[in-house]
Amino acid sequence: MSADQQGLPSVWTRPQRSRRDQPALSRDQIVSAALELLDAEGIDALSMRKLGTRLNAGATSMYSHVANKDELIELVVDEVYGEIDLTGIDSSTDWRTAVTRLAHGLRNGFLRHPWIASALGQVGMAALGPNLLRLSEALLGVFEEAGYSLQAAEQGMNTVSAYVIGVASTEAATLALLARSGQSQQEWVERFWPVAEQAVQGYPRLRRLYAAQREGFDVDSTRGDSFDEGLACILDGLEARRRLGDG
Amino acid sequence: MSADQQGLPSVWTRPQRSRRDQPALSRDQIVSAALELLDAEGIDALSMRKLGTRLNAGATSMYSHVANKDELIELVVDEVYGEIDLTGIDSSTDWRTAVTRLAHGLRNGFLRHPWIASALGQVGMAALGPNLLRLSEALLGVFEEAGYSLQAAEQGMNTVSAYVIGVASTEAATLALLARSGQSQQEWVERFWPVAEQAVQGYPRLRRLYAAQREGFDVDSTRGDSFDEGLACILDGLEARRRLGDG
DNA sequence: GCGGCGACCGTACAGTGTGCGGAGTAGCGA
DNA sequence: TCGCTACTCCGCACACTGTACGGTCGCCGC
Repeated sequence: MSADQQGLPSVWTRPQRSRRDQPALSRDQIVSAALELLDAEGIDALSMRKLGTRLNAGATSMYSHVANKDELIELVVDEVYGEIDLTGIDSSTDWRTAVTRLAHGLRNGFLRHPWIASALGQVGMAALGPNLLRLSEALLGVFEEAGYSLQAAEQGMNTVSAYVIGVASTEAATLALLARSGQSQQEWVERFWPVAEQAVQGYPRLRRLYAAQREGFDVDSTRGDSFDEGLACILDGLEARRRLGDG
Repeated sequence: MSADQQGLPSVWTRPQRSRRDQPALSRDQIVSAALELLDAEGIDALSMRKLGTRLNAGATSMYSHVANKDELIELVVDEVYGEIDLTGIDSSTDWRTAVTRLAHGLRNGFLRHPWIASALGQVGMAALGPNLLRLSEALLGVFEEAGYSLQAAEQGMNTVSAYVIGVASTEAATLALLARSGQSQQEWVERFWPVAEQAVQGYPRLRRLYAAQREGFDVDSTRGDSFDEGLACILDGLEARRRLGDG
């Protein structure tokens, strides 16, 4: 008596479908599926099992294409750097507008993918992803063509990118927190503000600051202005230094 | 026949020790134990169970003092902010040296506790910890007493802290990566550099940069100089803006 | 044809955060 | 002095994690 007559899976009843009727897994597919999952549900929801089912694959099937979960995250982070538009950044554009445009690109990338704030800490900036390299090269180029020495260009790049990463990862972390809480921005602000006002008692300057911010309340625009203001301030400092180097 | 005669735990054989022979758990104890654990073994090693055993407590005993693991991390992060020395920051000190000193304090705190790079993303800056508030108030104060308006002071605080957080969390992430790998800094550099050199082919400016850095190699001092240079650049920009506001 | 290689997957293991209910104790009002 | 309540602490359980391991199977070079 054969096994399939007992309803058990056997060589005969088994589907026998080829490995080829599903398109084979590829690194790019894995990375972009992970990116979708991260955007949709945040970093806590990224598990190898969930990623597997999303790809019609087993839980451990990704490990032939990717060494670790950490390595996967590195790849996805670099993918975000890859989204930044570098076209139209050449020697004809004024260096300040070029740097500003790159800075905005980086910041917008972070805001589009707020989970990146959590990912950055796990990965380190030492990741030599091709897209990050491309971005660095472009930024260096902008400074050099504006007349900065290579060392000064590096200094400028480091300063600007540190600033942008500081601002953007902070904003992204807040955004991610908000998304995790499941509340709308409106609800969150309404719940957050009284707490903040309470906490700020006993710190006179912070209290004045909060009081001043209650009126004249336009989150997005003022945030953007503040970012540009800080960036402009850095660029001013850099420009003064270049003139110093020239003289 | 009673249970203890069968070797089972019972009322009679049970140790019966009072809850008081171990000093009771407290929030501060938990936080400082977590800090020790994080410093010793990094963020991946921080689990509630390990923390419990370190405190001679059960796995879930901390939950009466702390809501979440996330909340615990918020508390520990604020503890790090609390380590920053604010003494000697008053109206008599020049604002630039005051800001610089605070910036160094923050950066050193991050470098002392490299796991913080991972923790920051999970927490968001919206954490209204008392120590962060104290630090913000102090920084605001420095700017205000230097003659900045409240809005300008906020702008200055945001710009400087974004820069410092960007630099320091990047450095800290690298440090944490290094610690996790278990290698010495020397080993790591030796293993990392050829890879970087390889990766940098095809990016002429980056290649020149790496070539230039191979000679004149003094990691710590140049890093510190670069940090101060960027900071000074920001302060220059801010100062120019203040003059503008005055005129 | 066939041997090896590499992609894919099922299973398993050690570990995670934390909800729940029970136990024991301190403090407090009567 | 006696309850009663509130609170701290803990053992257990549950769902879920990353990933090591070994097996199976299609494909490619010999």
